[in-house]
Amino acid sequence: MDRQIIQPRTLKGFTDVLPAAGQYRRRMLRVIEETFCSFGFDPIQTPNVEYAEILKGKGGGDNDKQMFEFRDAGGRDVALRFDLTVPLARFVAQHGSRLTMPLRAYNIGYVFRGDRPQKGRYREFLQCDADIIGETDVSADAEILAIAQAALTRMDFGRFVVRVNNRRMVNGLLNGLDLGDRITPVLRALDKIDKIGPAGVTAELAQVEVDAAVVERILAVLAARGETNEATFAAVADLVDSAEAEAGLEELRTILDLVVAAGGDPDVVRFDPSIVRGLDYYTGMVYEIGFVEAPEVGSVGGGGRYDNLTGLYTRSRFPGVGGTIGVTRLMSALESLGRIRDAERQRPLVVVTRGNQEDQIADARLAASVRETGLFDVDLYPGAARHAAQMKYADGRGAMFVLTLDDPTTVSVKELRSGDRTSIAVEQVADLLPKLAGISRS
RNA sequence: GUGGCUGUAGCGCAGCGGUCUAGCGCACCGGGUUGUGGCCCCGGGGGCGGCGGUUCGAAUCCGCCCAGUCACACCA
Repeated sequence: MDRQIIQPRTLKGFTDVLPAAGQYRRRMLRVIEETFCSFGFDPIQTPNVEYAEILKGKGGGDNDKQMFEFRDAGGRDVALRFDLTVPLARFVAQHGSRLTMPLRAYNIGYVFRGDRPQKGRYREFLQCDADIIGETDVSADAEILAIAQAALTRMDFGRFVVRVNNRRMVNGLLNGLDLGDRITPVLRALDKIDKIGPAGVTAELAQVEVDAAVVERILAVLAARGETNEATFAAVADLVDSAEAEAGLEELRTILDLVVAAGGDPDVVRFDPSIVRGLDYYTGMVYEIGFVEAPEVGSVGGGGRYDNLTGLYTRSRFPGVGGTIGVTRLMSALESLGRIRDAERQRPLVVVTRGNQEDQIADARLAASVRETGLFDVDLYPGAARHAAQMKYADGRGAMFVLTLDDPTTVSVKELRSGDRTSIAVEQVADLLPKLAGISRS
């Protein structure tokens, strides 16, 4: 009788969410959605799977190699989305006439990349995008930064830094340096400054044969990062001489002023000239969110302005700006900080144990009456295990109270932390529990 | 895609050529004790990633495969 056991396992880069972590994820999503809505964004959704040609769009890029692509049963060439921005471009091009412009929409969903997984990197991860489409004015850029900061602050997980730059500034700078087709490797080197240091950047640039004088110039801009945004602006302004770069710098200054006006903290939203970002569709402002306490998991969000993205799908022009918060990344950050231990609940948990099997109806009524307060999560013990086992269960779940009916009209309330126990009439439970818990219904 | 490291119970580990009928902690199951749980006591199930090779003898050495993991490239 040796039954074949199928080994339980998940695909490389795909992962389960256990109950304790699930509570944290729920809190993140709740805060994010509330924040997005409070900025006047509406929820939208696009499918996980699209025609491959939609997602590959411009073709050839690095993204194509990372895409999960296959044929469906009807022989269509399809793929799983690798971000939420490209599908949004398709969405806007397809429904443009029915949308009120400028469109403010947020989209929460899983994206897929056939990357090699490592710390904080998965092949399936949850992103929360917010975008403003149909507006070129930089006040939209500022809204996106403000919304990101607001969401992360409200989550209250620790310190974040939103590092902002402007591609126009960078392009203006590099165009004046006669780099030709070496711009891309130069951008990459720039982006790595914090990881490999100035010497590392110099070494990389030497590999693509950039003049020493030019390297020095680039490093000077990077080194210009000051203690305050003003200091950074002043330092970069001294080094920049092209009209485009100056315009980009001015634009960025306006954006950051607006963010501060909207309640943003200039110590959190920082001008950082090393931020360039890899995705090639960005045309203006770009930013990246770092979680200060867990830098090793990488950035927990990012975004920027993309003014040409819908051009692939329509002749109408829909400039856009948007960004994402990476929930999966945040989860690994909390995990690596050892913060995800017991399920942290929004509301205290109450376990109603099954006192005696004859009274299941009374147990159910009791549970319902406590749920109605809206102040507790109530777990009615299913089944009729030994009472000791039920207590152990309640303890393991981190319950605050255990309720056990002594008889149909009397219930004993036990506070697990202190061990105190009292017997009261069932009608009084809904009033007593909030008092014991120190919470009020308001 | 490139490179390093690792694969022993559900999880975390010890064992590194014979003393291993492979052990420890946690978890799980049964029971005892107990103030309706946390502690303690007794008992129980379950494992050397796979295939070859070296050897009198392999969890232990070698090779290949598979898997995991970390780093790079890129990125949330």
